[in-house]
Amino acid sequence: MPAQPSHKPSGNTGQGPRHDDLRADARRNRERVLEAAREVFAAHGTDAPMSAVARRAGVGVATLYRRFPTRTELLTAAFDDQLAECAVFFETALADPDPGHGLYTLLEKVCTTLVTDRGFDTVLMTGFPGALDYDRERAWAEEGLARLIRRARDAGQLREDFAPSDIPLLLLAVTGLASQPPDTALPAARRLLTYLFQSFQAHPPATPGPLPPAPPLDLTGLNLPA
Amino acid sequence: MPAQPSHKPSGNTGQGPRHDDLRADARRNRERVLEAAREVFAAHGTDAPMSAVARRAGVGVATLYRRFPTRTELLTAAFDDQLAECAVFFETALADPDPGHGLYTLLEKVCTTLVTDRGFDTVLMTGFPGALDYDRERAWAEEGLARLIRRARDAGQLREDFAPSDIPLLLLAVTGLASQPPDTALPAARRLLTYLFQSFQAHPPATPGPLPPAPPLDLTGLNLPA
DNA sequence: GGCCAAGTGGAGGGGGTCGTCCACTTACCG
DNA sequence: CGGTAAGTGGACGACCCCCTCCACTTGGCC
Repeated sequence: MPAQPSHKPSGNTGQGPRHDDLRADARRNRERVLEAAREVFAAHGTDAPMSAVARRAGVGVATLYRRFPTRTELLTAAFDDQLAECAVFFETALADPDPGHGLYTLLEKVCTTLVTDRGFDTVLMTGFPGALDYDRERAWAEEGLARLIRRARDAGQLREDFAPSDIPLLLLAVTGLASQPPDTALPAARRLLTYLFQSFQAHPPATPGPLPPAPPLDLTGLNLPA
Repeated sequence: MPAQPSHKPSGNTGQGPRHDDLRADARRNRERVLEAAREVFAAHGTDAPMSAVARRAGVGVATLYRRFPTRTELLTAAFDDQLAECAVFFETALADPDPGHGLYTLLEKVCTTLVTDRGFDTVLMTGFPGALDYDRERAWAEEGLARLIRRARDAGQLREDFAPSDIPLLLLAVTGLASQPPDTALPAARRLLTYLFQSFQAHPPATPGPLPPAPPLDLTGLNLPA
């Protein structure tokens, strides 16, 4: 296993105090802002006005800008927990003795987060090369994923022509579901994942496994005229 | 077959001249604006500034607003051709003696359009109830689709637990790919569609059919930290 | 050619977001 | 307790987008 890039004690960016030795009130406000950001981004999309986040946090805009000079910094900080969680899922998958099961569980978890915590997709998918050890983390993820896939394929659980890029493909597809209300998006994601995973298998059973329930999607506005 | 709602000779909205008996220059400008709209929407998303569309069309904003008072009117008008095309695909699918093949071809075509003409998803998916015979067209699409599916299932080409709502599910998923550059999005859509369609089948062959080539997706920004 | 309704462009008021600046407040240390 | 630097809020100028209004131009019919 490649050494994970240490993350939580995040490399100091060079300027500004590390956020855990801020003054007490400042740290409190920082937390509030992050929570507000998650809520606002979830409710109104990732380009909701900064002032809305500040208002929701009960804080002046200046405070917000002082802590998070750019929108993307706020975004990444707001979803740092989810990112860390994903890393744990990843670890778990790598440790699973059944690689296929591990992969499925990993995807299931990530997809759920993707669809539940709106705005997280922006952070997960459109990598911000600004992040310090972006390259390192990415290489790490890439290598780990490749290994997971190789193991699953060697175990005869993935079809020969499965490509590693099918993972981002799947993630991107799930992202498309996130525009729906969460009650719809979650079952939709599960069903999509199941469909796809059944297709990923090397030797599908004669009768395919059961599907999770269909989401309440109608063809809203499939206004095909003639 | 349900009578198609007549569309092209569009019911006059009540106010304003039908757009084919505008003055010659006005009609020319209208066309220019629509083309500009498609280009601008494709390049900068569906909420690019109206003024940008006007500028690109070499036309004043007033002209644009006179012809298309609201953004959604511009949007629907801009993609009217694509919408009509989809309706034709639909007809073709309904007429296909092999319902499974018809369904696949339909989806393949629609997905291609969805991924090629950016902004079209907004029109296709988020139905604008403003459209005059919105309800009628929608009911028509719904009934036709249901019939197509029923035929395919009766022919033993779709698994029992396939749900009609799996179609919007698929379309939504493809929409998620449209954020990628077209060169990537198109092969991605094809591959996704193939995967899904293989899963939709009632009796998948022991070794699944071949896949279209994998798109050049890397896990850009899958910056899973640890 | 000449008339005039249809068509046009661009200026500008209203509204909203961004990000900074500065006078004020407050936590923490001695 | 008092000093001081860290922290704060909200006003403000710059910018951008929306959409309307009106003085000007132009196509088409007689």
